[in-house]
Amino acid sequence: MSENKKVRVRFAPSPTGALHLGGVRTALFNYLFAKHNGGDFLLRIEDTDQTRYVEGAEEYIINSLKWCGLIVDEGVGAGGSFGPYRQSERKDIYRQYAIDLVASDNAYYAFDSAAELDVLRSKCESKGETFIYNASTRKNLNNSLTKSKEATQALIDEGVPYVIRFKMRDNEEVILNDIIRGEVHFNTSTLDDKVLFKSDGMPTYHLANVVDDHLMKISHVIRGEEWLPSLPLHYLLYRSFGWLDTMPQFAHLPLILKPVGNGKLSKRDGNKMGFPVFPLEFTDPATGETWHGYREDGYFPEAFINMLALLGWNAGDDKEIYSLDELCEAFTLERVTKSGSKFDPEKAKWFNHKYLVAKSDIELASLLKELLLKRDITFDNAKLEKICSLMKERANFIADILDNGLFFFQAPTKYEEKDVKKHWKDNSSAILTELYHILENITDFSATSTEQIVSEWINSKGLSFGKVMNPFRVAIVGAAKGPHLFDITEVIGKNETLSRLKRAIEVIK
RNA sequence: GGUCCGUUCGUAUAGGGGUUAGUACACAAGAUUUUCAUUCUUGUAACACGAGUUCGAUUCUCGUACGGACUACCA
Repeated sequence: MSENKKVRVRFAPSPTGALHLGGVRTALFNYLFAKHNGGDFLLRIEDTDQTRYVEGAEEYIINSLKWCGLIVDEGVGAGGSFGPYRQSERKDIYRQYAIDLVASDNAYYAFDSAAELDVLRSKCESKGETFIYNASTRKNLNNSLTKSKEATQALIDEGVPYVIRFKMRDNEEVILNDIIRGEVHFNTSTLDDKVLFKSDGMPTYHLANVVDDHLMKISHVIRGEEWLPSLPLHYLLYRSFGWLDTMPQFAHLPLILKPVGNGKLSKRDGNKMGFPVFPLEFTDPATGETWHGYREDGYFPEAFINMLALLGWNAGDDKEIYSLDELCEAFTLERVTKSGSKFDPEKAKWFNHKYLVAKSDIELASLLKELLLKRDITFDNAKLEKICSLMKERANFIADILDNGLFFFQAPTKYEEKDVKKHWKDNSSAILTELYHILENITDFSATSTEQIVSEWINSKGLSFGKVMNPFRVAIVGAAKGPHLFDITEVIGKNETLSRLKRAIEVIK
């Protein structure tokens, strides 16, 4: 393992569907690690399984990274001098490496059909055992180790389908180092002779991954914990190829788990539990099923990334709000947690709230405007900033500003029953009628001015504030909610205030 | 079943041989307020269990339990 070579990491997803939370976090941690160390972040598409290919998935991955602000330095969509970066386009590269491994006695041809192996597996299973294709069984199976060189070649020449399997050593202790987990121990006897090269002419993940990481001079492999069990195989492949001196260092990330119950987060959980598992909305082209995306649900990419970064990593202090630049600065793999973390959708909302509040009213106003346009609600452009400043403290999303502040744009069409019951007393109509006349004569309808005049009137009449303000609010808002009432009347203006008041006096009885 | 990994409040985590075990989210209470919120204050709540090492263990070691991943010609 060389220590001083340039940091080059890759995010290598399979285009089998949308990228979910776990995948985005893996990409993020790769990116942060690269940038922290002044290295490159590559995107490689691992599409060696043609049967699982999903139309649009690659584009989705690229768009997701883009939305998150993770800039790809090299790879699919970005170019580079180690391409192509799509494994299907590198198809011709892999066969020779597999054959080299056969030549060095580290691999062999196997002619067993999938059906034959299935039979063997179920036979073992019925006896409560596990079939394993390795040193203990390979000598009784249909492969080049049990045939003469000529017989093997004859089968290949005949076009009999074959795979190339790794020849796993028997009973060797392998101790490997993982940046996050430390030493990890394995015994090769428990491992099997993994298929490296499939009968369809494509490599499996294991071969393609190792060959590409080597060829692309990858310095660190940062991937999900589900790959930890195949780490010894990958190590043995590097060794068999004679690439140990340039083998990347490994870091296996903990999994992201379901918010409730057990198991790792799956794409089904999102729609079921009411939160997105995908960065962008995604429609499965095969089933037509659609999944929510963080973007469409109103999350800011910075908040999304910030939330994800803190899921399984922290700098060792109490800091929680980080810009992407700050994350790059602070991130180290050593401080990644070892255990899987349950995803908390509530905390995700809180992160968004923090970013919402931190944004300027001008920026929020323009976002609110988009939403108003989309929902076809008429509005006064000049008032948007004020509305945002009044509402943002109590909002997690831009949509909350609108949903909780609809009264800024539309007069109430109905009055919340329980609030009416609580606040609208027998004399409320009479009081509000008097208030109506007071307001009618106010020329400066700013919050401070209105408040002062109304307060003086209340005091001079010896009324209590609650007796006046509560029904007043119900009349203006339609319910007992919203920000400071005189701020609302200032925004909606005198005419609207009076007309709402009038209507309430007539309607509520 | 086998192999590997993991285990601090409900959740995310800090900490680390001697601490009142810290923080954030969530939750609850109180204060403030003309309402709902906001804000502020306070509170509830955790070292999975059992041995060992040690003067002392939540922290180190080993077991157990539990959880997870893997166990395909999928990645």
